[in-house]
Amino acid sequence: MDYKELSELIFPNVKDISYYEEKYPERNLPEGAVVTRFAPSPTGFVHIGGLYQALVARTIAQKTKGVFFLRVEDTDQKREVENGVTGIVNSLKDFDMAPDEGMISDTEEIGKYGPYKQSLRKEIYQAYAKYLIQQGKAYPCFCKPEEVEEIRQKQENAKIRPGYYGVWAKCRNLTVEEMAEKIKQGENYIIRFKSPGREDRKIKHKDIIKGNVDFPENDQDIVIIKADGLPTYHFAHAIDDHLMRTTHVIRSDEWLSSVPLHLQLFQELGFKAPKYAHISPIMKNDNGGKRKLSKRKDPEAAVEYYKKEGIPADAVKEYLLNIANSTFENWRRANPNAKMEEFDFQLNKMSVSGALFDMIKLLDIGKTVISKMTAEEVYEKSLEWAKEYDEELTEMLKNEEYALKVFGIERGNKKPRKDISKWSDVKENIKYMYDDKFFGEIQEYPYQPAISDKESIEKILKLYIEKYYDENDDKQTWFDKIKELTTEMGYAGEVKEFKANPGMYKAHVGDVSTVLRVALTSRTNTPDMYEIMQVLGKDRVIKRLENQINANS
RNA sequence: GGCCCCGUGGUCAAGCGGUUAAGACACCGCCCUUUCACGGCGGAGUCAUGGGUUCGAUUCCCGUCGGGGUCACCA
Repeated sequence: MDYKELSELIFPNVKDISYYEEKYPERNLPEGAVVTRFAPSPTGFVHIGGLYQALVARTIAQKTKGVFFLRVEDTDQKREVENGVTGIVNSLKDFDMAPDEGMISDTEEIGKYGPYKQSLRKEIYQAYAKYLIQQGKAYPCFCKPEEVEEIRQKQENAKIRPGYYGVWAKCRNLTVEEMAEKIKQGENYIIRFKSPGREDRKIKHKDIIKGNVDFPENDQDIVIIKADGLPTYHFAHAIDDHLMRTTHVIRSDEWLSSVPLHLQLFQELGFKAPKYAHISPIMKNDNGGKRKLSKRKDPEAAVEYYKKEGIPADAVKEYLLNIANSTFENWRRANPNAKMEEFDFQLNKMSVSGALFDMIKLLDIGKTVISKMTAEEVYEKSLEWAKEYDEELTEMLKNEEYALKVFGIERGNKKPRKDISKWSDVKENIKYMYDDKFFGEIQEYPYQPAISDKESIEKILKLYIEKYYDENDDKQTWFDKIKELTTEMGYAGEVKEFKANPGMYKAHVGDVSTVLRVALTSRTNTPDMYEIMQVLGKDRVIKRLENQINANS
């Protein structure tokens, strides 16, 4: 009995690895092209950190004319969630980040390097496990979980490094005959990697993001094939990223400490190792401490959240890109209208430590992104959002022609308004432009300062209707008339005059405008009032002003 | 606990031996504006700490402290 026969005994029906090596050849890509992947496990929803990784991976692949693919890591059946793959695929689509290759639905995929779902690659992993066994680089381990636990307990009590290694690796030194015998007896086993490493030796690793990192070599005989015949993450990673010809593994930095193992696996398998870029996680401030954004505690950890809130996908991406390369915002200021794909993204400029998630900044980016849109785009996107999340808003937007007018207020000029940061803001933002909402709301006079007595307010409104308002006035005339009204009331026609002569005037033109604005919109903060009045039209303007007069008396 | 990584204003961060230590968000003030917003101008605020090395350390070395990661038949 030798290793070869042992390998036959364990995996009698798998192909030779040469088959796979030929089936998945080196990719024919331009010089410098980078192949990256997003490799989540379908355990529910996509985490914002996952989206971040995917964005980075996709951006760098795109920049180098390489390939970005989606691989599903579903080797843990216990954690699997129904529709997990669909959720991932859809989330990427929501952010306009569909992969070049890989899974495109729960069951379909595109690309020649598949299957892209690990559970479908069982035979491939086994072929390579067999290959290792043949060379004596892997072996069956018959230890029961309780035994392994017992070993760990002993090690812990003796305060020595825990794990399955060296003298503690009981099965590593079984003879081939003993192994074969146990298998024939029907004993359960798993396959372990026979690590050639020594803990007292160091290996050097140069990570694209983290830089030079030294580790002790790996000496753990880790499990590569589990009892269910599926591989562990580490083994699958080595096989898949080799066979899929990944050049750059971009993943969360929780994997950094596994690098010695991974490098060793690539080495023993005879593969060329990929380059690694370990990304720092996005953190959250938690009572003074930092912690990773948690799916359980933080709603904003799930990418679904952004969709529900109506934060534009581009805003999320720009924010993330900004965390990735802080030079992004300088670039953005210099190129306000360029596509973000044109930004010269640098993997090695990424921060080494984890950034705290800043919702305020994200929303600020949202404002800017939306402010650059045309009325048509704003209409289209908010309607799309409303259809899914807000029935009332959908109803409001039914009249497209009117909605476009409303969204067109102070938009499309050089200094557009920035008062919508997310689609869920839209309703509050335009509500008062709809009569049923406007008159339906409880009208409270929210403005308390200079002009607050009912008589003055009533006088202003009446005068305005009777003497000054003309819907055909151009903006300058319109405003001049408000100034005239102000003067007639005995207030300061110019704000400067008001400020220059403290105590001389009770109010100024701004205060009068505010009275009109409140009557017209029931709020003190609105876009340009002239434009609002144009959109409202004469009848509705007068009706609203009269309504205020009546409410007053 | 072992191993590994990190520590510049409230937050994200440029910087990599000599800088008035960029910029963005947030904050404050002023200007512009009919108000708010936008925009413009200005302001406050930072190199965790103690030792070295050096003519000179935010930058280099060591310790301390603080934060994070990892030590599964989970990924």
